[in-house]
Amino acid sequence: MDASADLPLSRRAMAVPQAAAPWLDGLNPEQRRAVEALDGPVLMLAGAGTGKTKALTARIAHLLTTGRARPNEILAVTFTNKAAREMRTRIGRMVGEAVEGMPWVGTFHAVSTRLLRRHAELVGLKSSFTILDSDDQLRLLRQLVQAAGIDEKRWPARQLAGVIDGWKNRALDPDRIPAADASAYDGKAVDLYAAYQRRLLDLNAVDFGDLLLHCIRIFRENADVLAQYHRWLRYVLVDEYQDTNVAQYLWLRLIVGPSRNVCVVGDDDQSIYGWRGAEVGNILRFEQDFPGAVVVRLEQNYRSTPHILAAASAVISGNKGRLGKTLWTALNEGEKVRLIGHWDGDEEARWVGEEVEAMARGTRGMDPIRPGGVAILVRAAHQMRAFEDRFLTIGLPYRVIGGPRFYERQEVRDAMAYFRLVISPDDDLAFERIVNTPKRGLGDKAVQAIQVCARRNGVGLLDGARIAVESRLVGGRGGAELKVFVEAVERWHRQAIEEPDAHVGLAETILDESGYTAMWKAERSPDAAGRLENLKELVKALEGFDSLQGFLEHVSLVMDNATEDGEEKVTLMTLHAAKGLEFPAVFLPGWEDGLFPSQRSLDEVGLKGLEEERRLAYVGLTRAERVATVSFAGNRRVHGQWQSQLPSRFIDELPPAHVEVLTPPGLYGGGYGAAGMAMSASPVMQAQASSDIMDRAARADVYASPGWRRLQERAARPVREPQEGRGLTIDAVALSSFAVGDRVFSQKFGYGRVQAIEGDKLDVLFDKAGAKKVVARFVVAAPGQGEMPF
DNA sequence: GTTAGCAGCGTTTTT
DNA sequence: CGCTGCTAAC
Repeated sequence: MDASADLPLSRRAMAVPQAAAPWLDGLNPEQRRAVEALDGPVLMLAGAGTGKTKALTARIAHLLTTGRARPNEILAVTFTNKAAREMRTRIGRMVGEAVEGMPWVGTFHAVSTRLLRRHAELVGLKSSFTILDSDDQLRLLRQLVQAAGIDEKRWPARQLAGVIDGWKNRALDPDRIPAADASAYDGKAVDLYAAYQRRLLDLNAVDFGDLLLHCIRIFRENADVLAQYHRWLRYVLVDEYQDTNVAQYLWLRLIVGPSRNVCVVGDDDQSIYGWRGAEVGNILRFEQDFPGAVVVRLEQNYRSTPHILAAASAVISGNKGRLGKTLWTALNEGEKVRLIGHWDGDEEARWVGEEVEAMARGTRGMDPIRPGGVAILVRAAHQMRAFEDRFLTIGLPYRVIGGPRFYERQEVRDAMAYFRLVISPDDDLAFERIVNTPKRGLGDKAVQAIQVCARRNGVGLLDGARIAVESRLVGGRGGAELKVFVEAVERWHRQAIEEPDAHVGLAETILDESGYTAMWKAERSPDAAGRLENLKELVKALEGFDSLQGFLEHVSLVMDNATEDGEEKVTLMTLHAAKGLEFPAVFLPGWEDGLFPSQRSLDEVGLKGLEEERRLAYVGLTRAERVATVSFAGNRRVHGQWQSQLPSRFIDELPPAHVEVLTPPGLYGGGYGAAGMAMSASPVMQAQASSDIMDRAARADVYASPGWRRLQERAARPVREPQEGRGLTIDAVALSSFAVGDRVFSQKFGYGRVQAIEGDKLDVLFDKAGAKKVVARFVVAAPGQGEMPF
């Protein structure tokens, strides 16, 4: 990559339109302050829907247009590709083509990649390093775990991946792991982490976390490099600052130069990524980190009606330790937040489907809302299935955001592995993925032989394979096919070098000659056709790039589906994916304790988890412009088992004055709590009920049942903080003291409650696995909520 | 070495 | 319930 392409060598004037100041039009006084405070640190606390992105982009336009900075002197980082794209588009709208010259607008990871490509050799990498996604990462870790002779059943590699990611989020190198963490993964995590890092270096590869960590190291160890960027990147902006983790924070502290021209934007109430290491503390601490910072609060909400805003504010006020904002709006009253309970998840989906259609017609005196203006926001991805099923049956067009992503599909990843291997023949991970795809008669033994061969000769697997064939270490049918494969890859590789422009044709050749397309054609499973479609689409996507290499680079970071069509579709996505978006109508299904707030979150991080869940509720509600509809079901199928559900405690936090209960009033009286209570019933009753209406006798049964009493107790119990450790790691301290009734977690059986104690053995009733006797040291205290009812 | 059939498992959220 | 990973037979 050529430095002169995007960094200034001389200070010539930039071609930026010199209009009066249209980018300042329509800003309110606070926004304007945030835009015009150009020098020194700025903290923009922007509540939901207060025009944060508008202010941020206006600020960039202001910097450019006043000549304070040129396009390539502004560093603007976001978290998601979506946000980065959005920012680019909006800057483009204000300053036109100048946005093309802004290389430093992107996600933390994308910007880091750019930096790292340039200075790779400073951390022992080649600038052509590959970026592993979580899938690759897991495969690699699995190999290491196996090599270490660890029983993967008891210690899943996935867990190790989680531990390592956690450390990377906190910017901890293998030699810096605090003693308290040393017991993780049976005490072997630290060594495996070190081994993993060595292996990555060998492979000339990095994972997502490394992108940041390597940059941090480069900055720390190379003052000259850092100084250079301080000179170049004159203004720094960070979006969604409340989501930064420790590594990102350090990265930022380093890259912001002595001029301290840094503007961070965020909302502590929308911090929903604690589980992946985000530290709300970063935003709470900003004024201490950058003394003298200008603090701007954006509190006027332009998005939602007063009822929606009031409901959201009431819910979020249950959290402690907020910076505190008072959102207000000049909009007219509008609809109250609507609340409805359903018998089960299927009925909830059915009702939502009908409601979407009704809204399109214009129901209850409301102006019509087209399906394209409707979003269904769920807590967990698996909730989406019920809606998809329903929408398919009634023929309601929908789209899923953040579902299984295009570039994560097996066939696409396989094809990509072929391309990777052709471009970089020493990409061992790619080689391993596809040597035997399609089947070439090469099993574990053959692959092992190749590996031995490669290691002995100090070469990559592809070369190792050639040697193995020549020396007949791999013979028979597999050997013959391997020979063909190796020769083909080498041929394609030459072709890629000789005719770099013919990359689209080459891609087709690779997929055809390797037999990969044929493999799917021969398969007659229902989704084979779709996979072939995807392959075609992949090849088509290639046309947008001028080389295979460029394409691979793009794909490794931008892993989302950008296919947008103009059709009117209902949007289905998780609450996490919805942050930053807005819709005229929003449905919030599944507000049931255990699902939302998620039981796991409560078990693992206690009150902190509950507060994060509450912020999620706040994010959900504040996505709505005109109508927000909260719903819950009394019964839900979890792992194929029917479970009774208690309405979410967040429902009780909705202020009655701003809520309209839609459930037929004959069903129950009183507040929402009662609403949900009547809906919660045993699976037996579920079979009895033929309609929405339950008779009194049935309800009496519900209230009398032991399950119901347990539910009430559970709801009444306060959330406790988890004890030692994070509840997931086996922690010596937590071993000793169990009491009957304690909530515990076991690697093997999940969560449960202690029934009896005999010496070092516990009788535990597990939520899912049932009653088991377990040795105390295999179990760890996991205080939190009670068991599932009934 | 491959494939089919079975058991057991697990589901939060993502760059 | 749907998936993955393992085992037993081809």
